[in-house]
Amino acid sequence: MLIFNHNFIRNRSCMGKKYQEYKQLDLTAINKEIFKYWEENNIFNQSLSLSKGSPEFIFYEGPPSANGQPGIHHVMARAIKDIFCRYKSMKGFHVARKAGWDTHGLPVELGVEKNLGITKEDIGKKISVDEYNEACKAEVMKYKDMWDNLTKQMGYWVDLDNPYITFKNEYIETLWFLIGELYNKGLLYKGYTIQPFSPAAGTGLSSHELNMPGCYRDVKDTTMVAQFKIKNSEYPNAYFLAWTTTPWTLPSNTALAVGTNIDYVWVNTFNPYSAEPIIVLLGKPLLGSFFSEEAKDLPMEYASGDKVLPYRIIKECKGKDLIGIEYEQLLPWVKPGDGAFRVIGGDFVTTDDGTGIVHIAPTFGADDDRVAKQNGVPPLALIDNEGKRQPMVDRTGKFYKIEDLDANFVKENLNIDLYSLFAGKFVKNAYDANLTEKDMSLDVEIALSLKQEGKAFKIEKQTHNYPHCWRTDKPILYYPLDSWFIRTTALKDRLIELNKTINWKPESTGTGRFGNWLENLVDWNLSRSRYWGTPLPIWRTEDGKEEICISSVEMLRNEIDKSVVKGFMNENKYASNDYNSFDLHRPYIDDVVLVSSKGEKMFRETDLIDVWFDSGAMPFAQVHYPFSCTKEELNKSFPADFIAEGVDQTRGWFFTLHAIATLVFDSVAFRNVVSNGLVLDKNGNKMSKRLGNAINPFEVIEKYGADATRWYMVSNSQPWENLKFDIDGVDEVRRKLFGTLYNTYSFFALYANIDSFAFEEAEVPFNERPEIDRWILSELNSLIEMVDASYNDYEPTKAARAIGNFIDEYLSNWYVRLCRRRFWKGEYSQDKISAYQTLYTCLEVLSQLMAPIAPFFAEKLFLDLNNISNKHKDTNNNPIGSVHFTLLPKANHTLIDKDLEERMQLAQKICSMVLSLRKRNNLKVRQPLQKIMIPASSKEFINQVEKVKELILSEVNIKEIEFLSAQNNVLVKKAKADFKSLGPKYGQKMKAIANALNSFNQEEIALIEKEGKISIDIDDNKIELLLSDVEITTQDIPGWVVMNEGSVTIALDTTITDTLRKEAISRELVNRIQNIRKEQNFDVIDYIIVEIEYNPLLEEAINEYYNYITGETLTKELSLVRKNDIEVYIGQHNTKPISTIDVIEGVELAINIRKV
RNA sequence: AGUCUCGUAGCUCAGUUGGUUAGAGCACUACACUGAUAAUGUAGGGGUCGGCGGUUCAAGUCCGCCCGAGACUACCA
Repeated sequence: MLIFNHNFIRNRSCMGKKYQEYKQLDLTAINKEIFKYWEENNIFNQSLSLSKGSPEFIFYEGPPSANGQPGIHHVMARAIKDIFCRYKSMKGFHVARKAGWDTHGLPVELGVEKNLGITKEDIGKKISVDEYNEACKAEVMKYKDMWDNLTKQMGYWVDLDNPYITFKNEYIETLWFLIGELYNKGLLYKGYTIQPFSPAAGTGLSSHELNMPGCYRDVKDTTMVAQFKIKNSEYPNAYFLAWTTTPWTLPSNTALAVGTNIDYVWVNTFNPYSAEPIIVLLGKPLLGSFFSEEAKDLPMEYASGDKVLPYRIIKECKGKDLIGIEYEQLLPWVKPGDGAFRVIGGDFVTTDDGTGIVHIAPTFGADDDRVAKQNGVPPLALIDNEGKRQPMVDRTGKFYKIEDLDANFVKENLNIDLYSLFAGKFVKNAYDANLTEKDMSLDVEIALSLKQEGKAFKIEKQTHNYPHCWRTDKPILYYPLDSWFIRTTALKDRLIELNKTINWKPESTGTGRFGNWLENLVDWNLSRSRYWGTPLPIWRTEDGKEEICISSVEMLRNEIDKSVVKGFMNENKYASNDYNSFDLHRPYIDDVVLVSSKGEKMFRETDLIDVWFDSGAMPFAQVHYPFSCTKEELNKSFPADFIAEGVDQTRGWFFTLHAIATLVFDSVAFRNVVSNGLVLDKNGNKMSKRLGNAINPFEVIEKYGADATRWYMVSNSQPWENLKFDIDGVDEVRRKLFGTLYNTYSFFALYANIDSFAFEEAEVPFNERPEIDRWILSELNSLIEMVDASYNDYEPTKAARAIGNFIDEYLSNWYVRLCRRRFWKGEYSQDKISAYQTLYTCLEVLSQLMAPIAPFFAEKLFLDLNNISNKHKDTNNNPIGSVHFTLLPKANHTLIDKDLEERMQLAQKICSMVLSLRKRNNLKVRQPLQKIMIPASSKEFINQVEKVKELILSEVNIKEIEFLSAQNNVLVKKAKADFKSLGPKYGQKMKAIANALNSFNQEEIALIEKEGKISIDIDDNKIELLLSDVEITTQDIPGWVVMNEGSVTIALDTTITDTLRKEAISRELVNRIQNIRKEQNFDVIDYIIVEIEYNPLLEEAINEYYNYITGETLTKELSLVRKNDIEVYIGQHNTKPISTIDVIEGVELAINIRKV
């Protein structure tokens, strides 16, 4: 019996540390282990201190509000931020990352009110403002711990220990400084805007409050079409028709708006109520809503009460022809001043409903106000007895009483006879405690009054959608309210100019959404009538003639001192330098009364500042500029290199950052910005608690780990596109990406430990490494280049996909698959070392490339490798503590060989085609075959294939490749037009040429191949085609099994000779023995003894391939015996052999395998 | 209503300056492979590229209109 001596166990002396091996992949466990490691070793802080002194990469954290729970979309947003900060850190930058909390604003107030069971009215009554504010401070940090947990668990590195907090006095002081700067530049002013206002609640409402569910309701109101008499018309009795759903605004009308491109008609007809003959003007498309078609031919006779209104169109014109025409005031109660009562153009005018002519009351409509201001039309204003300009309706929702108005104004501008009939009446019955919905409304009264005068063309009840106050359930009014504005429009051009220097991802957000927003910029309304926020630091005398803008605590202190001296205040509560000793919030700040230069009292304007100003000011306020930080110091953290936030922040944080930086510092606030999209559920619906489709981020991270979650989010779609979050996708990432990489590492660790490979040997020179090593290293370096460029371009999705593709397609399914034997066969030779080094390098580089996206797994992989090899050392020569301390490897261009990459792709393609042919012809890969033939169109092609020939042959178990020259006349070829080269040349004749080429016979193809050109007839024209205009492919090789793919054709020799058959049997045998080894849980290095039941065919195979079989299976003794003997053996020993195998078709043979 | 984004296989997504068999993964079915094995390969089915019109020799790709989803802004007389 032959004893095969196998040299598997190496006697290498270095049996030191081992690469860690794992039973299975557990991402959550890795997550937790690395998290603990980071915490215990202060890895984040270390990474910051290690990079100290390096160039700064400036990042701003957009502050979240911790009064709501974090959702899965926050994981998305924070992953984006983290990825680029980690990346830049690995590019050698120092990346400070200060967390922040947005603490002011309405949601906080609402949360507090809900918790305490109070409403705004109760503030100052049931609860002191003081207590209320304390409750706000607590409320706003309600979920801070949860946020901190999520931040840490998902691996977002940000300094949570020293966050900026917007309610701190220092923070507010910087805001005051900025407001002061704006004030001094003349960019702050007081004006009014039309805002939703609830007379019942006596307060303005935000659009947020208006969008709360149930606020918009269908209500039935009296609507009317009023007639506005045209002045100086060629027709005596001509009127504009304008529709309104709020007749109570008609006394405040000061203009009519038309659409410049809308067609209008002048119509001869009658007033339906008075039967007076009139001419009316309205939009042509709306003619049908007032007149029936047949009425245009009826005699021009009409009596009040008749059903059909006869009419004649007398002329048509465009809206722009009407602009400037004056009309008589409809209800001449109040004189508005010059410029009123004429037609203006309005871009919002439609012909969807109404008359195509819009009644404009600038005091009660936002559009109205805007268009009136643009056209110099005055609003209809009253002067109250305090001398202030007011709309006709007071804050309780009623027309002003005459006694509440300025006496002079009444005398000069008010028609007392007309107005007194309506003075003091509420514009909606809901506001008047004495009225019900059944009572006649003011709308009806006005409509009837106009009807009497013959100025109503149509009065009817109509149902329409109208907003209601969510607190009182009563209708809201649009109402002019005092506001402070920042004159952003003054620097509009500069804002646009600076925006062009910002790199937006995606670009369209910057040019489109944000760019358009800037083009249509309006002044920034800063005022909010609330309690919990940054107070507006402006004090005014009661007459508004003197004012002061406080821009620092010190300035406040000094002004209070003056006031104390004057006796307006008893003490200075802001006297101390200790910022913890006072509070700049309401109500304390409201107690401050200052003294004007003329010695009068000045009171604070009660408004708060828009919370967006808080967050937009964070570049300055987070460093308490200029009080704790000089301009030079500020410049180290301003402007930001990078910010990222949801696309919904375009007009929020992105704008306010940009606006404040531009207005105050004439600078951008950020150079690069990624605006990420929404996270939707897997069906594309918005996630909400209400729908119950919200995904709990903690559960996802607990189950799949942060890495898989992050990787899924980043690789699935571009950050700025909406993500349809499907939990199965996370699992797929776990299996496909991390599972594959884990397998690859496990494979490496298994054999590296056996061989004690610790990367101690010098690197095998690149040109001494085999083709396959040079190939994967070439691909690896291409990958480095690609990934680096993608990260640098803020394209994390491209980076993630490229890495994933490399791991799966190149490393696992080609490199490792083809190289397996090199790791477990043979001596510890240069080839083997080369294999180890190559695979090690791939794994290590991958850990670095993926570190920004999958920080935990990458850390684990890196440490597992580096702790053995110590390739990356710290200053004490110990293994470096983290992959996040390393610099991203640079692509080595000398290692990139595009020819090599190309021919390996060719090899993969050929293998895939051969396997496909085998499959189709039912030929197992274990059955060796003699030959494949490949038609070769060029020398280059042959050269390329020759270099990867061995790989192909062993992979598909074939003995040889034969190239067929193009001239070979066995080949059946096919010609096809090259559209790209022929198209531009022949244009319209393309189709005919393509058809002609398709029907080329073998002779014609041979001719063009030989001559390099051919003439054909197309539509009686001779056309000369060049070989380069034609694609020629091999279609068939008669007598062979053939496959085509693109330009490559493969033919397979399917003959199975006796020798091939025997070899197949030996391979089958090896396969069975290996399976049994595994089933019996033998170690990979155990030697065995094999006994198999005798069979003549098997004997032949074994005789011929004895060395091969025993070598592959670590068999010391292989013998064929009588079946009996095996059974006898089994009886004697208590081992558990596998009883039968079927290496030859239809024959089952007994077998016994045991360890030596 | 305006601005912007998106619409490609059952699902998630690629698709170069327009160039002729529209790709990949998942899922499904069948078969294979098995010292990486809860992995992998091969094959198959599955597409009016949202719709209509236009430009062009040629459109998933460019233009216009429409439909659908979403975001933001504004809000309708």
